[in-house]
Amino acid sequence: MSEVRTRFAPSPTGYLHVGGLRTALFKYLFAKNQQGTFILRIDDTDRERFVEGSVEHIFESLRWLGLEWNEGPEAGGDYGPYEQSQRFDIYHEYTDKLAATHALYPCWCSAERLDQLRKEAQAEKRAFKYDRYCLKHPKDLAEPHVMRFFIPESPLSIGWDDAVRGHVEVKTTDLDDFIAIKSDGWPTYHFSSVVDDQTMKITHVIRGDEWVASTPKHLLLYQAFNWEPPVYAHVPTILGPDGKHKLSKRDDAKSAIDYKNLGYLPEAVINYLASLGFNDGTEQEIYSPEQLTKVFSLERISKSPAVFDERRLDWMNGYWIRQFKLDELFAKVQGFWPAEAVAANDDFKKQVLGLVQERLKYFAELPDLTRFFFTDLPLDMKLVSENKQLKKLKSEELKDLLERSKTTLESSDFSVDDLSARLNKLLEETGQKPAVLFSLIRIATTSAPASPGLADTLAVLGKQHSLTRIDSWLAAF
RNA sequence: GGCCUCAUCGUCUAACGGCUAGGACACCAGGUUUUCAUCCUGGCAAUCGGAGUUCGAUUCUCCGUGAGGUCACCA
Repeated sequence: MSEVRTRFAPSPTGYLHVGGLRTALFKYLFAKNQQGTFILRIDDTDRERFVEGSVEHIFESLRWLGLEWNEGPEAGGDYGPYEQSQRFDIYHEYTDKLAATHALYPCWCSAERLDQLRKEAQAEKRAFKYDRYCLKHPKDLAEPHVMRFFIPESPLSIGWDDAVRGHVEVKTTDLDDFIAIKSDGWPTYHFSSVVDDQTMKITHVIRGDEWVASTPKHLLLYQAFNWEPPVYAHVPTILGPDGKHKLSKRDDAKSAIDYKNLGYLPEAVINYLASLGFNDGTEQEIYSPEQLTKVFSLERISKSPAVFDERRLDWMNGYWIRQFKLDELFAKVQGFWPAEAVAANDDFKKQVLGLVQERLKYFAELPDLTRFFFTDLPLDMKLVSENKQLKKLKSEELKDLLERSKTTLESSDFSVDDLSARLNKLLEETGQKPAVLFSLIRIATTSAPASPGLADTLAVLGKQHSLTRIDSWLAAF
């Protein structure tokens, strides 16, 4: 039996968007499900597109989500180096092998000539295929040249059993003599990934949909080397809100780090990402990362693309937030409190957090939800004049009600029980509906458009703050 | 355009060829002593179209339509 080995091989050309992240997640889940090895490799042969800091960004993203790699940069392993930029000699060893069998041949064609051929192909409404001019007209090897892969006449067609899409087959005559080695001596993706996957003993190549068209080329490469190809699994794309195009920056596709900074939980992000294109056939919606690794299988990845719906992510994140014990949650929200809370002590903040836990979709909402606990908000008469219950009452009536509320509260010890009891009594005495009386007191003590339950809020706010705020409103009427 | 692929509620998805096409998000209504939220109850809402195979098709076949991917010295 051979151990399952999957790899995530991003190129450091920018940030890691959610599509790439989900592909990484699937590779991770599959490896873990099979007690296999999850490998990180950095595909950095394209020096021109290299973006400073993106390697660190990749590390941070994977680690935040808990997708620790067993082999790769900073983790080590027996099949390194794990950066393609460090593997030049390895590629050349294999280039020489293939060149010796004429599976690779040099090509000196200029960009201009190739452009011309492409234009012709387009005009004749067919796919571009290199015409093998240099095969018949070789030049000096000292001249700058690329190495092309010679697509053989046989087999006539080549196919594979894709773990998610089933059997896929294409005619080799539709294939182009692709460039395997660039003129700068570095391999293209097709060549380097095949060599790396083979030498790193990758058993399952799980990757995005955009690679199915080049899989036949990779298969031919394996054949030329006389190597056994891995199992392929092509994962569908994640679409933007329009449901038509790949999720992109324009749809404010966020990176993992963006979600981290907004206060999303890695558990929820993983749960959501996995639900995009995978389910285990049951009606369960919530899965911990551990549960996911138990139930995951490539066969149950869906074939069709999924639209990224942030509202569902928000629901899931809120769900996960509600599952935590207060102390655990408190530790997680460090750094998200409003600026006004700097002086507040932990006990007080914990009480506040307890009141808003079930209202939080992500931690970045914390300041707006809790600011009034830490500072006096400006009086906004609109809160009263636009309240559908209170706007019916005259200013004097409101003032009178608030006076009586103040008197009631002054005699309370401000425990939740005592507050509830006194507030209920006041309801009877005034003959007011809770919708009127409680709204008034709530607005007068918080100056916020929304807040947690009245007695709870008052208890946490404390007697002194509550009463002075009522005084301010009294003066304003 | 060539090649490859895909197609169930607005969205994520379930359904050995066989129940009234199920669940979740969102939305709407009601309930839990105010608001927001949670929670509970109910509601709205889908098999792209056409043939064929079959006693029976969301499921299998073909055609059409729509959509996506790819056709780089980028991955």
